[in-house]
Amino acid sequence: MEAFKTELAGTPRSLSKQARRKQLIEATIKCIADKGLSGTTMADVTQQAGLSLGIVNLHFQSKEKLLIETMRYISDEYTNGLTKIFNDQSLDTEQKILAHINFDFSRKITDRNKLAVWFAFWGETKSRPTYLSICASYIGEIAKNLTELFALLKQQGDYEQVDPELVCTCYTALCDGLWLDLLVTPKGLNPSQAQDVAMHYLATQFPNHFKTQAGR
Amino acid sequence: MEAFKTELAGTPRSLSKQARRKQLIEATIKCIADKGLSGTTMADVTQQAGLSLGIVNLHFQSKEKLLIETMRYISDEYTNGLTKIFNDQSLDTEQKILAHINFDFSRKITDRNKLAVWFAFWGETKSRPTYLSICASYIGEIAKNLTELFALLKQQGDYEQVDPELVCTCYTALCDGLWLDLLVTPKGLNPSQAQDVAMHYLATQFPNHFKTQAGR
DNA sequence: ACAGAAAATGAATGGTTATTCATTCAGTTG
DNA sequence: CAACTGAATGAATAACCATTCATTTTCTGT
Repeated sequence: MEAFKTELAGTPRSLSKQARRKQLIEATIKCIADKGLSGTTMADVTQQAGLSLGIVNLHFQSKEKLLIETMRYISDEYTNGLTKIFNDQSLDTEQKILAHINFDFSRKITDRNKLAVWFAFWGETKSRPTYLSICASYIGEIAKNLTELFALLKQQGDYEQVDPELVCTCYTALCDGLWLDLLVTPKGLNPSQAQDVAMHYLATQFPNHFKTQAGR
Repeated sequence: MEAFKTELAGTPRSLSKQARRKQLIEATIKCIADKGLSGTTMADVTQQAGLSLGIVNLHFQSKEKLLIETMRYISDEYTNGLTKIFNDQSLDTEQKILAHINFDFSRKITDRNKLAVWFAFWGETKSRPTYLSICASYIGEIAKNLTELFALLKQQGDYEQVDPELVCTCYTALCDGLWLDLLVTPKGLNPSQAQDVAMHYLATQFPNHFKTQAGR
């Protein structure tokens, strides 16, 4: 930590400030998962972080802003991961789709604490324009990239009947629905099985590229 | 209303009481959609219903119980509709599946106010065992029925390669994910298009029974 | 029409929680 | 080391909100 300071010109303590914000956001995620969005208080968050009560307003001005930053943190983590995949020159079309499905059902992303946060915010989307606009900003971008990948695979694989846009909508909705399964029925599917289900759908569209897992 | 009273033995005002409870629950749905679960207060609900502040505690004892009854109301409406379809002797297997998909994307069910409530509660599932148990009670039952329908269609249609359980999981997750789409990106899909997407998946599994809509 | 019962009201209460800010603490600089 | 700067603390404050209950209104049976 000390070592980095000199690397940042001008703002000597800015890194530490970022780290503190991250610490508070991660405490917020834990609290939302444990107590729900409506049950999460400033006292809960600061206690979870092992810090004092006033610290949130010092770093985020208000609870509302902390929550917005928490949602942004989660959706940034997700979109940054996907962007890296979409832009990776070393991967071909098929590999990118495989990387997507691996990422979507990876431990880091399907952590139930984070899933709880996703759904908590989605549930409030209709009443909070700010949440909605955060969603809107990533949804369109991801859909564009996925649709393009499916269109490329259609060409390469000679899949006449495939409608890339439809497949993107269906696949995306399926992945979201599987996330819900992981959150609500943890005793049911595990992430790896959920991934198999998503793969099963891809196999229906691109049978020469993807195969349904034999063992289920 | 008056006419029904004599039909109910013993409890002269029970119908009126039921009606008031329903009125309050529907006001709660509107409030959750408008202000979010965390932003909904007793004052909001009673004002929305056009009644006085104390009325909720008179009929539901507490806010917590009102919320639980609201979730039960929504999930009962859903499961009762599906049960009627599953038990309808006049429908064959294919017709039951068609009836399911029609119901799942009907106006009554995809009302954005109600979708907002579904997701609001799902988002709190991890922290509230009561919500989770309400979910668990309907999820298993529906899955059982759907899986059976898919198994029947597999037999009847000679679909060797179909795994009914897998198809049920996939189809259910897809429908949930499409609901999310309808809630979060209302400018994107409309319910009828969402239904077409779900139908597209069924067509991949049972091509002799279901066809993807030509027009998209 | 009247008495009694049930339903509804909303001002008052008490508990909870976000926010403030005077004070303390830790790190940096000359 | 002393003066300075900004981060952190947490007691105090103020706003909010669920719940209570004495009172009023509405309905029912006679």
